[in-house]
Amino acid sequence: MSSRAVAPRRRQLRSDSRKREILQAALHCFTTIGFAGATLADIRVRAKASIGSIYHHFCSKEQLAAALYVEGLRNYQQSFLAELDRHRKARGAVRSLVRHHLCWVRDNPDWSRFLYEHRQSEFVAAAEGAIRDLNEGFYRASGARWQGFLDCGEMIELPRDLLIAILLGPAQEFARNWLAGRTRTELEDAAYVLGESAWRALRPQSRVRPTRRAVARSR
Amino acid sequence: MSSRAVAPRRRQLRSDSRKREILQAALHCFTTIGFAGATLADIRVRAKASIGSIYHHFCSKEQLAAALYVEGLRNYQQSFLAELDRHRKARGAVRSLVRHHLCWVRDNPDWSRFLYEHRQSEFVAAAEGAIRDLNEGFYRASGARWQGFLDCGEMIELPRDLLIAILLGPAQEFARNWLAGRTRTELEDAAYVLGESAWRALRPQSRVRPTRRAVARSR
Amino acid sequence: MSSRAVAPRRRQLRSDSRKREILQAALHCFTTIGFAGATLADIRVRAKASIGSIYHHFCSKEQLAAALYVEGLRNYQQSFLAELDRHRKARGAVRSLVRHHLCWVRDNPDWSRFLYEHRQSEFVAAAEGAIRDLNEGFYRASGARWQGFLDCGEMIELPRDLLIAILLGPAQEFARNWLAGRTRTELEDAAYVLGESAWRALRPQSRVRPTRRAVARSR
Amino acid sequence: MSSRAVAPRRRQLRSDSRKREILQAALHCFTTIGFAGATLADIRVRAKASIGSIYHHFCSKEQLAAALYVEGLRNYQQSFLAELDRHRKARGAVRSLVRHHLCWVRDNPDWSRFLYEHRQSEFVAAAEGAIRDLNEGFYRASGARWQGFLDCGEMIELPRDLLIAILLGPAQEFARNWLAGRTRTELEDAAYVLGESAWRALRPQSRVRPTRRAVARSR
DNA sequence: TATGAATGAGTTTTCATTCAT
DNA sequence: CATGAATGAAAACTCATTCAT
Repeated sequence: MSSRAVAPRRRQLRSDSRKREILQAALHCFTTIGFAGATLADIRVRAKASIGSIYHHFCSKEQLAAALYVEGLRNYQQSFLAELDRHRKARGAVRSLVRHHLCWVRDNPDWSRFLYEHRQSEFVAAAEGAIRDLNEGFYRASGARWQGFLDCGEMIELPRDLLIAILLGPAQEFARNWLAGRTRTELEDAAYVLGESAWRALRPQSRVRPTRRAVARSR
Repeated sequence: MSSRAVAPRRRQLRSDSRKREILQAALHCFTTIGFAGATLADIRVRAKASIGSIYHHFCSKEQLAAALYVEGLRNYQQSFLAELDRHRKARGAVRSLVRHHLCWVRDNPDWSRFLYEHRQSEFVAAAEGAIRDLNEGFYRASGARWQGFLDCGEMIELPRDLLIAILLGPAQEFARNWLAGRTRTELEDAAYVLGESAWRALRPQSRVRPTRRAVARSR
Repeated sequence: MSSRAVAPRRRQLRSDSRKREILQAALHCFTTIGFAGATLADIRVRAKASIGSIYHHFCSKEQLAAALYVEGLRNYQQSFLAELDRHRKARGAVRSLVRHHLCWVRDNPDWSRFLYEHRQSEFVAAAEGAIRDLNEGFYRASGARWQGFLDCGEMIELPRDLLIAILLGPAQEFARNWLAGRTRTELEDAAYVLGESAWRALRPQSRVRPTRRAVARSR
Repeated sequence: MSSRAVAPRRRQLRSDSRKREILQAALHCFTTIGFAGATLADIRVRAKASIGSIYHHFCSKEQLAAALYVEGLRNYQQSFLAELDRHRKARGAVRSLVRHHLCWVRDNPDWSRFLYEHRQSEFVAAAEGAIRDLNEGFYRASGARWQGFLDCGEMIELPRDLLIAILLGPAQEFARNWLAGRTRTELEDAAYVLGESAWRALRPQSRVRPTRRAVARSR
């Protein structure tokens, strides 16, 4: 009797773990040989599942990739916001977020590669709605934080696209090269240097306010 | 007599132009739908050439993409070095190179997309040697310039991987989003702002020298 | 329970028969129009299978042909050894093997053509190991038999390459022409005549021993 | 003036040598990788000629192969008949023809492989008439010779298909294996042994005349 | 749920042949 | 006569997806 009651739960659990195995295998294959390059046969072998099993859990290759993308994006954004929440001062926030970006890449190399190289991919369309929702929530939450820094005069005012570029562009560029094995500097050191240089670029300037005009225009 | 002498030249010219047409068509297709996504049929139609003709000039889809990659990389590096050559002062060089990067992306959107999104592609292996040669020449030439700036104490000293990240990372990040239509700031304004902020990040600091330790460690 | 246990067997059986249908179709196409000449479309039509199904069972056209070659060779060798096993006297063995060769060709015209005409084919390389193993086993088994005849002084002593040539060369030559429709003699009669003549060529000679020198040299 | 008169002759000569180069290159390619396997590009490279040049001399790949086949066949038959002409006694003829066959293979390995492996090839149809003519002439000429031997009672009487099989089958079988590197006996020794054994098989028998019935039936 | 055989449209690539120079 | 760029039909092979068991 008890076994009957437990059976569906067990099955559920087993099924979930199978689903996760498939996602992990797919993530690895997609980052290794790309979305178009990876075949379901590749994923099947790595996940030690059958073709039919994959299709039982995901409707198509496209949706499998879309599910991965959404999960990775949510992950990154959640940890980014959590890091942002820890800081009340702009300087600490800037330096920590740069470091956090690099550490996230180091700790999630497959996710990093996947998110970075598939931003424009066909399958992203399949998850368009979910991605937009995620991004909107993310921008709203992080935007509120930044506004606090601005209100205190702790940072120069910038449109979001330039802010992101200055804050994370260097870390992003370094991380890409790091993932490709094209860097020589240690990641820890890079985190320090790039954090400092981002802060120099974003901290309030005594004399010059070069961004005014640009800010006005970009609105 | 003269007609005989000219004949091969004419053929050569026609052949060359055909080759260029194929390259242009391939560039467009690859940037639009990706290397794996673009089919030779797509390229064939756009180049108004026959499949056989494409294979007469390029051994395979892979080598076609590799040829494109090398040509695009050479183009970028040449114009980058030319811009660098125009400046004797670090500040002007930094600001101009940031602007130049953005303008090159604006003027060569297809090349940009192609170079960005295919850095890790399979076919890059097919041109490994040529790419390495290009990069070595580029690093040697640009490295000499930077050394001049350092010798005058006009810039902070940084390992190459961090220098590139700070100098071009923000422009790169902005350009990527600009190409994807995800920016609101005008490119001109972005060039100004990012140039200034790069300079703030790279100019000599009066008090702090935060990079010493990192520089030392990364050697 | 039983249905579950049977299910895989049923599938296995169906799959096996499909595999055999493909092999048969391929054998016919290869013997009719040659390995290079036969297309997978030809085979597909004849096997009433889809292209995908063929590739599900065989990795490539080459491996399909290689599998055929190995199977045909094994068939021939097995029946040859079985025939050899039936005889204790050299004369009977020689005459029966000649006849057996001709009958095998008559009964397996497609296999015969295939084995004859593809001895040097590219794809044979794909099955090199399997073929070598088969041949070694065959030579060991048949060699032991012949040694028995030699020990009784029932046959002249010859190196293997010459023995095979004298024993089967005429039958081989005739069979080839028979398959091509270039003979007029009935196969039955040919079997008798060629069996007798092979025996005349191989039986111990009262006076002359022309082979001594050659045998010695060839070792 | 004289140069004008000579020009066409020179051109003719040059053209002929070019033609021969193409034939030699084609022969090598066909024997190495087969008729269907060899491409005109292969032949072009080996002949150091252009595609256009090959098509200037031969209408198609098929006709090129057909021309080769006819030339090789004529060559073999002429030398065979010349050898046959040298002998007045059956025994010498038999032994010499066996030796001659092996020597011809040794001296013309490419021709041998080509003639042997392409008897059934598609392109043979393109030269059907020429081949039939050659064969008829050959059979008529050689048939007359054999008749002489028969009339003297120097040989057993056999239908042509069996005669050829007994006379040349062993040499053919050995030669095939020799060409493939599968023999250990020296060709010289093989010529002696196989010549003797062919003679044992063909010389008049004191007691038995086993072929009568077969001969009668096959008519 | 799990399995894997089957499907066939779509892809890259090959190659004999043509033809302008 | 020689050249080689151009052609396109046809070939081998791939792979996401379906479905009977």
